[in-house]
Amino acid sequence: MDTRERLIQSTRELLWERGYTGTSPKAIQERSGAGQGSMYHHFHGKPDLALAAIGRSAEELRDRAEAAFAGPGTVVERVAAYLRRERDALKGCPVGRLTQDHAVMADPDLRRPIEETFAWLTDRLAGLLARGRASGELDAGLDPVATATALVAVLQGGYVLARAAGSADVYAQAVEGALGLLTLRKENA
Amino acid sequence: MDTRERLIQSTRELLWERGYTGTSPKAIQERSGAGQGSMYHHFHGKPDLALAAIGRSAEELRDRAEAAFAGPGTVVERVAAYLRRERDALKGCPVGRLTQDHAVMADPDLRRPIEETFAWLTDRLAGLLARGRASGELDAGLDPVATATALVAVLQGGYVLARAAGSADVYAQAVEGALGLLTLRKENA
DNA sequence: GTCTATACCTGGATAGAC
DNA sequence: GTCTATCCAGGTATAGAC
Repeated sequence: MDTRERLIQSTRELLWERGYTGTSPKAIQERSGAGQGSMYHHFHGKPDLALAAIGRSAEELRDRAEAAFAGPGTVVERVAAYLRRERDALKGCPVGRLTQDHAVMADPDLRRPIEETFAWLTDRLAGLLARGRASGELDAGLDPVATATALVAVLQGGYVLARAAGSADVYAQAVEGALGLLTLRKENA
Repeated sequence: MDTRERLIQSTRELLWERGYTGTSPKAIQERSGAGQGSMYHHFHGKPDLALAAIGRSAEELRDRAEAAFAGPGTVVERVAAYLRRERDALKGCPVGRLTQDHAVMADPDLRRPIEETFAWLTDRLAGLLARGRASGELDAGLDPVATATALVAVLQGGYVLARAAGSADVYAQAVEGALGLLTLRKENA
């Protein structure tokens, strides 16, 4: 991995662990093993480097989600596969966590990839749910967009609760609670 | 309001808006109108003041939730009242937002009120759902604890999505999606 | 209780040598 | 491309006067 790439990866890790405000250029340099001059040679500054790192994390989130959504099985099975996918619940979402950082939200460039990522995710999931509804797999009264938004929110909120409790189990509880609501109806039919 | 109280209230606002790491003693002093010496007379430092502020916010969250839970109506109505309560979705949760702050989570004193708040909230809601299940208002197959966790997660995640989208409507969508899942079954019965 | 002075460290970045 | 030197603002706190 070359220096530029190490800088991006180190920044991704730090943004995930400490957020944008909590991440200093110095910390990035130390973790990546790059020197001061090196970092400022490859990037214009902290915002520029953060933009590259956020873009990379957003891309990865999208790819991983798409892999579950496009996988085999019924709609409910694919949604469940996505929700139950192995995650480091205590670390939280590398993209969602940045919405809590004032400096990120105040910078349109940094903010855009975050906005787009969640718009894509909710939309993709809503489409899947709509198909499940059309095929009769899901209740006809189910609102695809609202339900998709709620499911994504369960993930993001599950991270919050897991961190608050200091336990990844809480995240799993939230996911199972949501899946229970989504599927109970079917079992009782 | 005396100086000590103004310091606490200003800190609450700043923690809400910028997080712990993003809030400086200087900013607190400016917002509260208290001087440097005054702040360090009333509090030992930033962590001490933050502890007072977080405790206050946690207390308020709890009181407001209890007001909805203990209100009139069926279990579903009370849960809906809580979820739909007016909130400033774009600002997020003053307590939940702190789980994303590394410095807060690393300090056991600051972390405790956050952990306790969500443990209480989930527990209180689970008890309510259990009663709804016992009375037949809710499906017998519903898991009260998992469902309560999912509902609280929808709120916390709804804030994340609203901030990402820059629109409070997304928060409302998440809430309605969750309530839809909770109640659709009944309508179809 | 509040003020000002002072202190030291870190954040974030530029300049110019190599 | 990378290194070291340097810079100035801000973060966080203490000391001592009023």
